[in-house]
Amino acid sequence: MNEKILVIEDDSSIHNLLDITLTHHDYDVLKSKTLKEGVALFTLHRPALVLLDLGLPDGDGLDFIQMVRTIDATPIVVISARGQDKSKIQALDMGADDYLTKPFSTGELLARIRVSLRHQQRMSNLTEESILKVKELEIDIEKHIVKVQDELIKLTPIEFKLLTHLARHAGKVLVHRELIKEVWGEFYQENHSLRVFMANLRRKIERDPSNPQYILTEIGIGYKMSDE
Amino acid sequence: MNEKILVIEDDSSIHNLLDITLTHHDYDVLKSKTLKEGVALFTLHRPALVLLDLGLPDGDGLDFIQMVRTIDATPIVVISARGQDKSKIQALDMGADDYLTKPFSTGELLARIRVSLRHQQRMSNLTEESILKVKELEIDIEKHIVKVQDELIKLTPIEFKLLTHLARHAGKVLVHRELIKEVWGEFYQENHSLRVFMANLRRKIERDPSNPQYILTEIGIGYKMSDE
DNA sequence: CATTAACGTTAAGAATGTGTTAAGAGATTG
DNA sequence: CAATCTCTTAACACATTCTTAACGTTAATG
Repeated sequence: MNEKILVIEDDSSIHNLLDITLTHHDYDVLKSKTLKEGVALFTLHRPALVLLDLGLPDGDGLDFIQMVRTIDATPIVVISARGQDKSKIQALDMGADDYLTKPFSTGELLARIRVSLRHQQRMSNLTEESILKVKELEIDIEKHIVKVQDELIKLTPIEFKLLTHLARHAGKVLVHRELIKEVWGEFYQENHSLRVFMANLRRKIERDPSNPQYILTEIGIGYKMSDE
Repeated sequence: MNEKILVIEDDSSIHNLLDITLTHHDYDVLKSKTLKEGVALFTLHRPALVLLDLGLPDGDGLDFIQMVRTIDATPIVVISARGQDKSKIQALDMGADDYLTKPFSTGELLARIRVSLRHQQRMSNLTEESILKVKELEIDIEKHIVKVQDELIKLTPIEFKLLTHLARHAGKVLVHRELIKEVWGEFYQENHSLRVFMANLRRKIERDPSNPQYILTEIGIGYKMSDE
């Protein structure tokens, strides 16, 4: 079966051009002229890639990007008449994988689609576990539940995010910057809060917070979740 | 430690612009004005990302892309004066991750760098464990663990950095300047600390520190990690 | 084999990083 | 709108790490 590409674009001429070009290159094309329908098609078909026009009448394309990114890393290639830096940067930082300005050449578009699909393919080995376990610690990501020795622990949103990120990479050291980026976004700055959150997390999940079994400190580097 | 970006670009004005911009955004910049030097820097430092100008005097940038792709998936962002589709498509299909045409805005460049690094970061979850081994010495970089004869050794950040750098280039002599640059950055000066760190490292990992098996001195030159 | 230069070792103080607490701002909820 | 929860920030104690300087040791040179 060919790879599915979802095209969200309201301009009929471009819409048709994309449809013909992509079909001709052996992709299965899903077509939508509105964001709303696009969301429906996305959740229903889970395409391999999305071509997204930002200038749609019925909503902001950035919201679509954000929505997809809460689900997974499906490649999103933005096509837009807006050529300003600000628009590009915004879309890319929000999770878009590429940004093409109209008018664009179909050859380049196809090449950039291949790049994105190449990335995606390398990723596809990685399946996300819904329940993480480390020793007596259990994290159910979907249900948003954390247990230690079968006892429910109440965590704040940031605490949960940090703990999940640590547990997902158990054994590996996560440097301060990465943890901060995970919580506060790309544009981190020296942030003293991290220490406080780790202290609070330890108080909640460790038997003896001053002698942690789960959250280990790597001085000068970051933190890591215990392994064994 | 900041992420290293290798810049291969012969046009001085752009070269400097990139250097200043990237440094200002907390990347460690490795600079080269030739392909040949670029290859050397790449294999030595293994940067997180490469910014590559295609129009270099001493060779074809596409060869560089091909060379890197035989090794791994390090993101390559091409910068070029050539704006033709053909050139773009060729570079992208050969393994480049993005392609910017001069003149470009630094804001967009930075955003696209972030996209590429984001991809890379997601990838690093599934790459095999990166464990360096020299005789009885084992270094797990991700887990930040060092063992000698299966015994855990506690290292400080700088010690770990130095040992890793040595082990990564086992058998090769690393000159003082190189080692100092690795730890203290570009603007080194005569630094007596290096000797102290080597002594401390030896005390921790060598059976007989005065008769080292791992960290060997090359008088007047530098140090090297044993080979066999 | 004396001289010089480079390297190894040690230890103490400076500098930096971490854990912890608490107060107050800000957001959320009933 | 009050009560509660969450986050940020600052302050401080404590621990670790880094730098520096001094001196001993080893290697190169003529």
